[in-house]
Amino acid sequence: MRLTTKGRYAVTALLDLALHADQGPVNLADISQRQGISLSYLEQLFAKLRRSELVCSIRGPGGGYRLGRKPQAIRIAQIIDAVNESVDATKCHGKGNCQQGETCLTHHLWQDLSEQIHDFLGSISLADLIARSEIKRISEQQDLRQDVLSQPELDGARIAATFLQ
Amino acid sequence: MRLTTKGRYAVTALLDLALHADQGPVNLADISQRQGISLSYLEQLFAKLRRSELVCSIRGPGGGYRLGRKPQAIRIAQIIDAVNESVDATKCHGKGNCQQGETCLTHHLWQDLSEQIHDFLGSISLADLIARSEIKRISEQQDLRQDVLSQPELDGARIAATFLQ
DNA sequence: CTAAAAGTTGACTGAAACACTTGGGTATCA
DNA sequence: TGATACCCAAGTGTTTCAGTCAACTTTTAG
Repeated sequence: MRLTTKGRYAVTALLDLALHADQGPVNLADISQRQGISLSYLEQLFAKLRRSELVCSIRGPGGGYRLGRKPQAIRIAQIIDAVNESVDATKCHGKGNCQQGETCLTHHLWQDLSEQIHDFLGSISLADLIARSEIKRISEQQDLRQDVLSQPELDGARIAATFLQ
Repeated sequence: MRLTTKGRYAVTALLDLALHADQGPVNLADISQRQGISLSYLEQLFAKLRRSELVCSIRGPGGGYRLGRKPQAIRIAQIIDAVNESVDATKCHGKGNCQQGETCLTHHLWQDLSEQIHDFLGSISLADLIARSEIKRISEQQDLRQDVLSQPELDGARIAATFLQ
């Protein structure tokens, strides 16, 4: 079992998507900026999320991604599964042939642990996260920060354009 | 967070040690054979377990390892900690500075998950595992298998000795 | 006293995964 | 038609895992 930046990024990105769903399709560049995740890496993750039908894509200008289902129907466990981060803690993927075809001494322990984690992450939906007050607060701050940061960039572009004329 | 063969091996080896504690110090060669774990790798793991005082060592012939404390006092979480497999699921190790000094969107989620896992593994002791009927059964089978396997090896050694005379 | 059994330590290695980057596409809309 | 977005494949540096190899030291049995 492993739970690394990969799975965390996927959940964070989908949560960002869900939080900005009211403004039409959300593009990856915005998510990248708000959440501090590499754009190209996001593209790879969203390819997997799309294959699992957790998101759908709209191409062209003004395009982006939309949630594939209602936030209540997207469980954290599904997101992590989608990017190939297994929540399984056993060596044998639950088959019980861990030690040369036999069940290893600690098989049942890891099986119980896997079940524990899966139940926990399976019990939480994107909608649950959106409803949390800390998450609302953090998201609002991120939006403010993004507005501030995008301002100088526009200025910089204008200055550059003036310069090049 | 990651939970791989490393942590599983450590728990399996300590459980094997606990199950054979009545026969005096247990040497790594036996554990290696019974549990199918590379001897040299076990040595590395036990160096860490010794540093965490989960085991103590007896050197010289007839030596081996003994549990550092009572089986009831050794929690699975401690074993996994000892071999440097963190049970922490957050990026920031619980500090909340995941995103450029700010708390990331999903920090609280991972913190809750970490707590969940830690509570689970911290609630189980080696003594609890020993008491499980499946584990008793598997261990007895492993002992039988070891006796059978060690027989031909002795024969082989005798044949070789005869040959070399 | 010495040989062998056992633990101790450190360096090294191949393979895999992670977290990207680069560089090209292609669909869509203004 | 060109800008905007998604789409895709290949490559890269780093880290960790899982394990090997080799050279120790300590201790006990004989």
